[in-house]
Amino acid sequence: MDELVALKRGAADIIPIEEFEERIKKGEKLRVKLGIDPTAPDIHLGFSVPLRKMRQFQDFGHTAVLVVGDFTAMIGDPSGRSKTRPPLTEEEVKKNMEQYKEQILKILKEDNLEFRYNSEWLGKLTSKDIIKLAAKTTVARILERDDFEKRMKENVPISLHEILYPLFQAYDSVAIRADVELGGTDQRFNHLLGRDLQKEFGQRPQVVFLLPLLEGLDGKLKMSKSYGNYVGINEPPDQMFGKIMSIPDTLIMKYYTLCTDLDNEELEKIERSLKDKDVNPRDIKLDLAETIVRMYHSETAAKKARENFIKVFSKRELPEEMEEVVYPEGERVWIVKVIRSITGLSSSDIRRVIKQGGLRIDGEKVTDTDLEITVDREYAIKFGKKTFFRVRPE
RNA sequence: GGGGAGGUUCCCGAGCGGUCAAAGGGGGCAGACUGUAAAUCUGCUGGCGAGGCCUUCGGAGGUUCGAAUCCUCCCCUCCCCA
Repeated sequence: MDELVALKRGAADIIPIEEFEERIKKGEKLRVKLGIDPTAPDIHLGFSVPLRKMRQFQDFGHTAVLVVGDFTAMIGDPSGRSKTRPPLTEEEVKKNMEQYKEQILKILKEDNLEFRYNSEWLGKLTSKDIIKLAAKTTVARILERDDFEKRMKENVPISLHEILYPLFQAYDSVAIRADVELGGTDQRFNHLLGRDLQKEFGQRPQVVFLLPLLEGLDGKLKMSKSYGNYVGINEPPDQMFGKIMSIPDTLIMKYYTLCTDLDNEELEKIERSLKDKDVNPRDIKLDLAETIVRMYHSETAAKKARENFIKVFSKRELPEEMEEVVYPEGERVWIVKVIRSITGLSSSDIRRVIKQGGLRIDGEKVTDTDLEITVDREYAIKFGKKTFFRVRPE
C-alpha cells in the first residue's frame, strides 16, 4: 500500500490506473522503461523528474531499463523544431553515454539497472520487418499526434521517416518487454502506441506512467536543452543556485514537488508560507535553491552558494572567488580585449554593453570603449550582470 | 508530370533597382526599478582597435555606375490538379 502511494505521487497520469494498482498490489516486479536521448549528454532538472521516479521504482525492487535512442536519434523526435539529425557515430554515442551514466548514477542506483541501446534491435530490422511493423498502425492514428496535426495545419513539412518515429519507439517497448513506461505528458501518444504494439506482438501491454513536464527558467516552455532554459545537474553550485533563483515565483511549488524529496507535510508548510504576505517569496526560493544544490553537490557547497548569491546579487558586492586574468606587469591592454579573452564575446557585443553602462572597474562605471588599462595593480571587473573577474600583473 | 505560392539577419515576418546591415514583432543582452521574480520603462541586437572598412537576404552565374530587389540555370518547401 505504501509502495503504491509513493509511486503514484507526482504522477500526472497513469494509464490504465487499475492495471497499475493491480500489478503493484500483487507484488509483481516490473520492468520500467525510460527512453534517453543520446544527443544531449546533460541531465537537467526536467529530466531528473522521470529519473527520480525511476529511482523510486528501483527502491521498491523493480528494474530500471534505460533505452538509449541511438538508432531513433537518426530521426529526431518530430516534436516540431528538431530537424533530422545526422546519425551519431558509435564513438559519439559511447562518449555521450559515459558522461550520461556518471550523471545518472547521481539519481539511480546501479543494481536493477539495465542500459540498452535501441540500435541493438532496430538496426536489425529488415525492410520486411519494417513493413510488417508499419502495417500494425494507420496513418490517421499516427497523424493524430498533436505535433503532426499542428504541422499539417501550418503546412510545415513532415518527412515520411518522421512518421516512423513513434512506431520505433513503441517497438522498443516490445523489444525490452516493458511493463511500465515512464515519460513526460508529451509522450502520451508514443507510449500508448507502445501498448498497442505490445498487444500486437502478444505481450502484456505496458502501463503508461506520465509525469508532469517541468517548465524551464523562462517559466513557459518545458525545460529542455534546445530551449536553453535548463538547469543541468552537473552545473557548478553557484550557477545552479543562480539559475534556480531566476525561476518565476509561480513555479516554486512545482519545483519543490518535482525536484526535491520533501514529504507532503513539508510541502504543505511551504505552500502556506508562500501565501503568507509577510514572507518574501525570495526567501523560499533561496531555500529551494539551496535544497537542490545540496542534492547534487553537498551541504557545504549549497550553503556557500547561498551566501555567495546574497553577497553578489542582494548586496551587490563582488563574489569571493573570481576568475583571474594575468598580464605582464606594466602592460597596457585594451579593455575590450581583456573582456573578450574571458567572455568570448565579439568586440561589437562588448562595446555595446560598455556603452550601455554595463562595465564597472573597481566599482566605477566606465563607458569608454577605447579605454586601456595599465596592469600595474589589480583591477576588479564587473561586466554585465554575471561576469566578474580580476586583472592582475604577473 | 501540370498549375500556383514561397525560400530574407537567432525565430516569425516586411522590403521588390539606389536613402538597406535591411521595417515590425518575438527572443536575447544592457540600463532603471527590484527579490538576478513578475510587470513596466529605455536602449542595443552581423563582424572588425570602428562614424571607416568587410561579409550577409536558398545556391551559381549575368544585366547595371549600383541588386535582397531585374534576368538565366540549379536546389529546397508548401498548396491544388494528375
